[in-house]
Amino acid sequence: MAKWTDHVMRVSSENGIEGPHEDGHSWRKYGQKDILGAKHPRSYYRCTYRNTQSCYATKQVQRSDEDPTIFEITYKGKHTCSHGSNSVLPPPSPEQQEQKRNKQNNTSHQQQSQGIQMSFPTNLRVDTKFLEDRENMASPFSFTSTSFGCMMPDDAFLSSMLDDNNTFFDNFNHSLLSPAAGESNYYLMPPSQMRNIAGNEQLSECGLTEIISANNSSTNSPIPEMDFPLEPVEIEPNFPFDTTGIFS
DNA sequence: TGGATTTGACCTCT
DNA sequence: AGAGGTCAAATCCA
Repeated sequence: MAKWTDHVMRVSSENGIEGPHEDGHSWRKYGQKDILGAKHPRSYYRCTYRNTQSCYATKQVQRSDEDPTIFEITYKGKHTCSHGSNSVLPPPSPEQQEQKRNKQNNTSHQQQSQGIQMSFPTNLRVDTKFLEDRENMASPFSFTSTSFGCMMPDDAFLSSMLDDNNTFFDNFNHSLLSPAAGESNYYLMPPSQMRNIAGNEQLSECGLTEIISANNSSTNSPIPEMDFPLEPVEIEPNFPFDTTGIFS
């Protein structure tokens, strides 16, 4: 019996050309709707293996009104298919395909043949102000940006996620362990949700949006559930992010 | 040619 | 009645 979950993520695409998000699953678009008050239509996706493996996970993707490079993705349901994060290279994400279609006539944009390694640095956006602010906060743990950069506000945040039967991390693991290695994805959680999860009003006061920078290169992590250290790791604001040797 | 996407119609809920 | 969600035939594309 699938456990139904409902998680909202905000995924940022730096330049609006490259796909902002690859969550390691195959999605099939089954509908699109203009939403009242929204500038952009909402797209509806279901798991490709809905029929073959009775996987009833769905997600809704909608561009943010404020920032068109931000995709608000609502995941509903839990993948029960075996084509998830540990499968072979999945097809392009629906967001990528959507943008691909939008850019079909644009012959001047950067060459896809540059490959993942080349595109990675240009897509990587690091909010250094966010990092600087974070340095003044007592974070229980954070992550190296080359593997999984994640700054959690406090233990309550972590425990609240675990209280949700690990569904939050389940979804993240699908992303983090995606074999579509090389992409740099940004998971931005809206302050409203941060308040819900962490119960920490300080977050909104800081005007910060949680940024979880996930590098899918962590495919072969030996740790299935927690793909990051639990000890504080300081991240230099001027960290060079030299990734040239990582994906070779 | 088969699978994925598009899109108008239909269904459900408030 | 209107909005959101889903269906399914038409269409697209590799």
